[in-house]
Amino acid sequence: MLNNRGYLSEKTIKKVHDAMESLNYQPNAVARQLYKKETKLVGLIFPTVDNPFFGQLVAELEKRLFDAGFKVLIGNSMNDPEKEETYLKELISNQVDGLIVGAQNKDISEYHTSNLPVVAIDRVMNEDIPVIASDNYMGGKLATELLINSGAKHIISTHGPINLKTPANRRVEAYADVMASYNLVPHTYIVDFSWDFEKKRQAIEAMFSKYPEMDGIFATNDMDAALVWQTATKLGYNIPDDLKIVGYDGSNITRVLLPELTTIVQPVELMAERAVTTLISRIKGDDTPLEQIIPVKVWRGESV
Amino acid sequence: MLNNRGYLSEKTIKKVHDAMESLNYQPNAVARQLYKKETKLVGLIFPTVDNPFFGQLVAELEKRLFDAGFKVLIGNSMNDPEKEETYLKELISNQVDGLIVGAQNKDISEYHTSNLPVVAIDRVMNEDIPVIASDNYMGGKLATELLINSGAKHIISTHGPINLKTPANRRVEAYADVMASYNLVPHTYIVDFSWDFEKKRQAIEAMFSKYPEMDGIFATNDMDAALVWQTATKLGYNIPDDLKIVGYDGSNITRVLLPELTTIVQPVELMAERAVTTLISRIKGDDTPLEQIIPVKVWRGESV
DNA sequence: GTGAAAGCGCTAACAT
DNA sequence: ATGTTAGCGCTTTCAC
Repeated sequence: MLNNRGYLSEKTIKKVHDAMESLNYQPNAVARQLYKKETKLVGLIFPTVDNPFFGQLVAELEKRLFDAGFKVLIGNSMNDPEKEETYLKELISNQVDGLIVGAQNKDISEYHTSNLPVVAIDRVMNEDIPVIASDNYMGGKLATELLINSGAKHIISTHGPINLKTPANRRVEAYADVMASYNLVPHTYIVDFSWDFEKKRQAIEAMFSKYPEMDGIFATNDMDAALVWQTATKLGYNIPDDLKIVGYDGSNITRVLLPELTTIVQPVELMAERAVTTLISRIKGDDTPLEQIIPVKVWRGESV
Repeated sequence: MLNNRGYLSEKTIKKVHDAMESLNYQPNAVARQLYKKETKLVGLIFPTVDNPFFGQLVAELEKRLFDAGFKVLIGNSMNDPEKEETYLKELISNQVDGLIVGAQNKDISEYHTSNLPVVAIDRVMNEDIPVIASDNYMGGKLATELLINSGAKHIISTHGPINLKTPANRRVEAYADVMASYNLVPHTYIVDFSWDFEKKRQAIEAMFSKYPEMDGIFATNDMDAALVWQTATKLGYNIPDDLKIVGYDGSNITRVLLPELTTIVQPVELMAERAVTTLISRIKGDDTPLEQIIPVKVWRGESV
């Protein structure tokens, strides 16, 4: 009818608008999408939104995408490669204009074969997919130095599965480098992100028996750090006197619920901002940097 | 070509499948949606996913919707009625098959006028929209009794804006009833969900000066309870000796990051499950109960 | 300046 | 049993 061409009497305009309201008309976005081959939809694939870090990240992404006129289709991969693949296929099938991925799974070929604009957060995908990450190496370095400078000598670093290609591995590299430079022996211990809390607790208890002389822990995320803290307290350790703990992530929720935890803060807002602008550039067809490293900060609690 | 009709030689089938793979073919869901007038999309409108309770709730909803064959379009309303309205319109325009709403805003007419299947969580919308809620009255009762039985007399109950029609108001009702039955004077204090942490902190500090004799607090959510705890500690209170605190929500994250907080646990999984099955019934056109109240549990920490 | 028609990719009904 | 066509609701192009 009228939407685009600019003539028409006011009376007609009003009439049509009234009709639109009374008939409760909403333009059918699906039909427009089909014709335009543009959905203004962005897919988000992350492990789960039930986590302080990913929850905040997704919230920040969603906010910025909304402001840029995109709606968000969400897929929680739950660390399940199959679910991730299903999501990916369905999102592609849904003709999303782009994808922001932070899931922690192994390689999935669809990311490579489809020529959909994709941005990865804290995950290496392939050569032409841009990655946004916090300065993991610096974070690992700061954390380890924090522990060493406050007197810890037997420091363990927890981390996810090593076969996963993620920039987060650089945290452990930095830890090992710093330990070596102080002539200390590095020890790493696996606490898989996908385990449930019970399994994590067991693994952490096992860590305490395996390393009885342990006096410092660099946990690769704050939830793990909290579990370590609780286990330590239960075993009679005093924090930070007997055991010093540094976490990683420093999301909003952690800083309110457990401000006592010293942790490395990932600049979530900035990462989200960069991810969105990078994705939009890609959608437009512009070139973007392939790697963007965002500086971290230290949150000083009382656990170190 | 072939997808539906069941004859064809195996060779042809293989050939087509190969072609599909080599051409990287994915059926266009948008076209199918246009024809079928069914998108297999469900919209979720919640304040924000950057919150332990809503994060977990959205994750649980998403999981169950995925299993039922639906994808999820998410909208974080951020307690902004305008944003909620925009989302609602866009989701309707996107032809979602249904909506699950837990946003905390005032009435929005579109919910009534469109005849889209809608389910509300912890929010009263209108007469024919089914509501899923935890047993807020029982939760308020349990919380208040917990505080009274451990010796508190001057108990304050924090809550959101009163003009909001939400079943959560029943927590305060129960609090008032229990207080009255013990001949204690009820006091309520507003801590708006939409305030940022800084503003909340200020409000809570003001509460401490307003009620110097306060020895018990029933906070309407765990984040607020944590802020109360911190403020109390800063002011020299000893928890639970000088001040007893009970929260509300008891989500996964809170129970890991702050297990010491005694709180009323909302059965998030069950609520999500009910919301999804109810929505699917509505989509099918079946009748559903208009109100489903799910029992709460007590998480015993050390704050009471 | 305004009306008519084609086509986005799919599915279902209709011919062959 | 297989090929053909109409149409979902929109936008754009092309006539008038």
